[in-house]
Amino acid sequence: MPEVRKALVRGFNPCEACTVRHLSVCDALDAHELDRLNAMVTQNRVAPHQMIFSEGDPAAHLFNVIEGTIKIYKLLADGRRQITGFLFPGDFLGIALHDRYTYSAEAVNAARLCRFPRTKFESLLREFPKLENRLLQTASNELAAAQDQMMLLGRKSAAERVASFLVTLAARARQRRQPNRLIALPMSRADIGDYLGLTIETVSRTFTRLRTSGAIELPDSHHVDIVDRDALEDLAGLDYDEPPAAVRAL
Amino acid sequence: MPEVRKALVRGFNPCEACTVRHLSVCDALDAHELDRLNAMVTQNRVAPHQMIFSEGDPAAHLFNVIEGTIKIYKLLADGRRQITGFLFPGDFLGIALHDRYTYSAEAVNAARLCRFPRTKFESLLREFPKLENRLLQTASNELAAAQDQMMLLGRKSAAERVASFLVTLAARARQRRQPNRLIALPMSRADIGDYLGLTIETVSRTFTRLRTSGAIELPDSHHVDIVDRDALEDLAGLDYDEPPAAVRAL
DNA sequence: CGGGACTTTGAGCAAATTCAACCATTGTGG
DNA sequence: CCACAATGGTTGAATTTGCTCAAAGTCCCG
Repeated sequence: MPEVRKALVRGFNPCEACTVRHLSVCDALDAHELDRLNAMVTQNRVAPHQMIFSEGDPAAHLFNVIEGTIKIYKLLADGRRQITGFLFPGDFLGIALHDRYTYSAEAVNAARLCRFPRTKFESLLREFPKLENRLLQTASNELAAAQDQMMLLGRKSAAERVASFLVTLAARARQRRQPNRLIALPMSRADIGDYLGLTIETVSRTFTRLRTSGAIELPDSHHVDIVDRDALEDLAGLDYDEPPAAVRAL
Repeated sequence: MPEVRKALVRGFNPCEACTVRHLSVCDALDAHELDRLNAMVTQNRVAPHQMIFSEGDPAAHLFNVIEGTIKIYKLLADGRRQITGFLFPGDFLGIALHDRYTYSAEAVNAARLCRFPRTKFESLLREFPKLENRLLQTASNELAAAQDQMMLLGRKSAAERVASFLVTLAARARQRRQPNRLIALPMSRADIGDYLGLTIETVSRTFTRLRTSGAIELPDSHHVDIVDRDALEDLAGLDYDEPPAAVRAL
């Protein structure tokens, strides 16, 4: 039983060497607790466009993104699609603790994932309240992000949506101490459209308009250079809660 | 110290008599644990349109809805509003565990709330993992609902949005074993519009069209009689995950 | 170098919004 | 108790934003 040995013999724990642990829920655990997590994890490589799971599948596993980009989405019967989120390294996939997945997950580009059996992970949650607390924290953040996205989808114009998208990606990059002027867009225009509630064509036109206005450069279709961050943030329609700089309306 | 006495002398606990406990997070606690909760709660009445808290306020309290309807929403600088949810008896308000509220909460009609100081509640969470687990469960459900709403806002037509709204309200009523044909709409057309990402006028026109088509009756502007539930559910654009009856496309 | 997928651009169209007027209900003060 | 103002809701006409349909351009990979 190699799994048992892994749990007993300390010092052989890939989780400890994990490059994105500081970004992930695993960070809530100490070295010994990580052993327990490590005993149930399998690493997983997925190719671009490969499905990770589909809406309606039995929710057998939870995941942590190690590398690459994942999209999660829901479909209507006639094929209309809403992407509800993009996941990046460190992000947790499958918080929804239901018996079946309520959305589909697919790799945008080549990605690596840690995979946890759901039942085992849930028993670990019961055992380590600080892990559960961390997960609640994560869920709480996602809920706030979901509300921002509802505002975007329900009330913002196409230009505001695209600007918000870019500003959010840039903020995420900054958070990870990555360059935040030249932003990578691993996803297609169709993906961006389905995330922002727009068509491919409108996304494309809006990018062009932002370029023409001087707010961004488009070195190629999968990179955006944010030339004028202030202009972009203005356009993004500052939410009441996060005033970007000094100014705050009202 | 009456608070201490309340915690020690059993039998004087309003939480135990709470009529909506079975619907709320409090249900995770047993009688003795309820005493602890009861020691930190204050009941609260709010008048129609009264603010409970505003986006950006220090998040001093968490709430449980006992009676009435609450709306939570976000604003843009120019006044555009997105209502991200309506809360009914038993619903928990303030899951977002941040230092400041990231949205505003306002009473739709006369309502009663239980109010918990946030820091005390959080220490109770640490003490009672099953309460924390229940909260995680709740957050998980809200996340799933938020994703449904993103689909609605990003990809559904006006008719589909209104139909979805009514179907969801009816499902909620059924869940609470209330009549699910005659649905009460305590909120205004403006509220419905800001929830569905539509204007007042479009909401009104869509109601009229649904009435003309025979799917609903409108005894008055705050009640909907669901005459043809199947038609409404068809229109709602069945999500992939919850097939309403037998049929499931593809 | 060629083919397919993705992206951009253009023209016309449709759904929902905006602007405006009217109607209904309610509550208030004369 | 009634008149009337105020609020909220409905309906209509014109406008606008983003969508659909169509075609051309670009990039990547074999």
